[in-house]
Amino acid sequence: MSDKYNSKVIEKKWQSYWDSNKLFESKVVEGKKKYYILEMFPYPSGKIHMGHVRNYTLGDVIARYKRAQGYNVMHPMGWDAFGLPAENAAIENQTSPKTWTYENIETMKNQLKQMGLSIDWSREIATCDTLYYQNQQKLFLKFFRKNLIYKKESLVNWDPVENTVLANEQVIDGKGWRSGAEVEQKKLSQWFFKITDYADKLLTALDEMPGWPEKVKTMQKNWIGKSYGCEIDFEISSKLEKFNDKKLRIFTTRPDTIFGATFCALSPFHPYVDLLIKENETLDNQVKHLRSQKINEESIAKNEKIGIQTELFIKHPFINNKLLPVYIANFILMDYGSGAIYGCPAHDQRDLDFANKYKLDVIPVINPSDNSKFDHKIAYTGNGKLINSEFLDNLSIEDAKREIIKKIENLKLGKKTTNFRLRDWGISRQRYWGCPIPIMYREDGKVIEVPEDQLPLELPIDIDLSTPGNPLDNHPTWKFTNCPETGMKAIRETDTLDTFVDSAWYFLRFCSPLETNEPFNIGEIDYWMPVDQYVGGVEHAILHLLYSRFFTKALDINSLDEPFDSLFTQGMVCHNTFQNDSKEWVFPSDVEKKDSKYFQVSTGKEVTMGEIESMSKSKRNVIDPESIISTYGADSARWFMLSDSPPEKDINWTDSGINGAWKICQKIWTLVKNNKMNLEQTTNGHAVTYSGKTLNFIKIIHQNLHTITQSIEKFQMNVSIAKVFEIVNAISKFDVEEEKGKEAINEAIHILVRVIEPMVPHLAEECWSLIGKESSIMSEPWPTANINYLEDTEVTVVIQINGKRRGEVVVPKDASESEIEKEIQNLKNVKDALLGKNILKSIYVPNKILNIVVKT
RNA sequence: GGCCUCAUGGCGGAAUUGGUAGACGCAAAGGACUUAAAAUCCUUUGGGAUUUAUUCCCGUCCCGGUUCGAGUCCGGGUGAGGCCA
Repeated sequence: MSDKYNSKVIEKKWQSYWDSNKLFESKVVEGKKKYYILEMFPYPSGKIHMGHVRNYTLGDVIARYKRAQGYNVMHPMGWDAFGLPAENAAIENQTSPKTWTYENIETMKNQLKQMGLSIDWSREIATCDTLYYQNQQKLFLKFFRKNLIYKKESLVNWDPVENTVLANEQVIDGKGWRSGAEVEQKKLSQWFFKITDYADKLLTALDEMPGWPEKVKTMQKNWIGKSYGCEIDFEISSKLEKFNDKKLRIFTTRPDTIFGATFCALSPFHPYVDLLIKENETLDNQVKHLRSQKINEESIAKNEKIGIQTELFIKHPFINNKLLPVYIANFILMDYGSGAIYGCPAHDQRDLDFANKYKLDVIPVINPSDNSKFDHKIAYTGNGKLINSEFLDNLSIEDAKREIIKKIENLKLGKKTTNFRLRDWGISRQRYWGCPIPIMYREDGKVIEVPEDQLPLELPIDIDLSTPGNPLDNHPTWKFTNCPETGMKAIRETDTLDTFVDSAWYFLRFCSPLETNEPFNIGEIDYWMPVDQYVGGVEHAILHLLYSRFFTKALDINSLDEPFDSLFTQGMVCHNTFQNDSKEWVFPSDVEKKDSKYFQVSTGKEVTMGEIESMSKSKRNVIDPESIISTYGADSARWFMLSDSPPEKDINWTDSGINGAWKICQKIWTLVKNNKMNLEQTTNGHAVTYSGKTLNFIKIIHQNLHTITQSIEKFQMNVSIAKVFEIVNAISKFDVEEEKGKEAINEAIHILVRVIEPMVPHLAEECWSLIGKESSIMSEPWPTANINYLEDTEVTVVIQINGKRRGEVVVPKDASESEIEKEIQNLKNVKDALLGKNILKSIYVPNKILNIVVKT
């Protein structure tokens, strides 16, 4: 036997052992408690990156740990395989999206296998598998029949040069990423999921999800954005005849400030704006400018507020003859409320900025509780009493809201409403590489479902990706079909589904991945769902998780309400970015540092170091884990990923320290090997009573075992690793002086090898067989720390004087205060500090601290 | 701009949730072994003072507060990061 641990040979050996014995395959076992551990499945981009290594190592630690705890563990893996990058890669590499995707899956699967992950590959799915999207089409029809899907006009990013719709990430500084053309907002008829029907359910359920991080729940709550307010229909006053019999509906969450209203603002996309343009052509250009601006909340908050005054005025409902001017303004969202607001500048910063710019009146209607003066620069949004508001005067904000809404409802001017920020989920994508939508448009204008027995509606293979536009629409024959009932001509829907649809139910499919007749087998779902632990990047905190929750609720599967019982969001793996002078991104592996400057190795030219950002293929700041795994082995890579940083935190990648991971693997292996003699001579597992140094030693082992278990439960793998180090250090320092020392070291080594298995499984298996075990270490249950060793019979009590540490005493556990006080007599420091002082009182926390409060 | 999170040695980070701050690792320095190097092992490592000790002072971004006691709780600030279809 060689005297060095050969990771290459050993890792291969155990991987094939696990494979051939099918140790990770999972089946329903009635009566056995199940554990469904899932990590977010990857997009098959080509190779795995460090983010994957981190994500899947974390999940694997949990999977292996739970197996050791006796759970029936399901740990599946699949591929989020549809999406735009495949189309771009296909054009670049003269291949098809399908070929490119499946080749990538093959490569990445091999890489994941090399990591020694305990994945049940018999459940593998790819969302681009025909069987998968066939079932997704069935789900689409199911939702369609439940009236959860509808079509409406909606804005898209339109590239006028490429004649194509762009995804948000393809719009860079308002220009098309490939063409560089100014992107336009174009209206297109598109499919939507009615997720807003579930807004309230999605919101309230969050309060009963203790396994989710507060951070994510807050993000989802804000995203759904429930608010109470009031809709008010204002009468319009205008010279324009068109508007004579029209009213303007506005939405406000602050109806209490209605007496402070001094103007009204419409979204540039409000239907009245189109009417106004017809009356006044010069408005057209001005509005176009407003419409071309980004309309997300961030830019609305930051952009300069711009308004165009119209010929409209609205009548204030409670002040006779008061008219408010109506503006078209760039800070009003059409999707929120009614697309129109009234502005109360005194109590809304945005409105105040606007009013100051256009010299509009500012009327304070809330008197601040601290009576501070209003300075016309900062809007007052705090609490206070109503002023300048006639019948609302002297009421609190809450009372005023209630009062005014009552009044508005009585006068039939409007009503109290609940409003959500959440919008319906647009699922149409004008792309090829996605799930085809099983809908056709008959020549008489009717919208027809593709009958279930005609599914799958497959993607054509012979497509032309190089022509601009939607490839399915461009295809010579694919879209032409006939209505299955009438035989009338029909045209297929050529949009495909958003890939978020694919990932909104894959966790259900994993329960019965081979089911051919239906999307999932209810019996299997009853057993496996919900997912007990979901692990993934925090970047999916909102969309993916919300969509998955929506699907689970909308599918009405027995008692299943929420898909993910516990959620853990791991931090991102970041790295510096490098750019050469032609602004091209350079791989860090191609960069070397000389005299605090950076140079590209392949060209010798200087490069500039940019921001530290999350590793992404587009910025090339990726580190390929392959070289680390081939140099140091999967176990070292796994150990290194887990050590040092808490998993929820972002890390800035550096490989200094990977050597340390390699060293500890070597050390553990050597330790086990050198102790073989001791191990063979012991009784192995029989209860032994320890004393003296041996007892202290075994206590350290059990105390660390206890912490290791606890910190795995809390996802603090970095702490578990630190405690493994302490066990290793304790074992290597321990001198076997007496016969029972051998027993103790035997016990310690058994514990050590068992607890490292979730982190470094190959090494653990190898050590396990090294100490003479015949079967896999995975059949060995997780060790429990012996309570007798966790509690010390003697404790150190710290003595403080006025809160400052002045000494410590070692006393029997649970010693009384008077016993401690006796001990103090031997402490010179404490006695000196007490000399000539009056003891006012003392606080004694048993087994921890005695604080004596004194006065001179 | 709104919402959220975070801030501890040269570095990554611990701290039983209000009770000995700096566990464990990395890096660095010194030493042992070696012809030498690698590997391995041992020692030191928050800052400062001194009488070198069971010593003292300072120290968890800054200012203030609560408490016998604050890295931990509260108020205000500064800085960094995340999210905004």
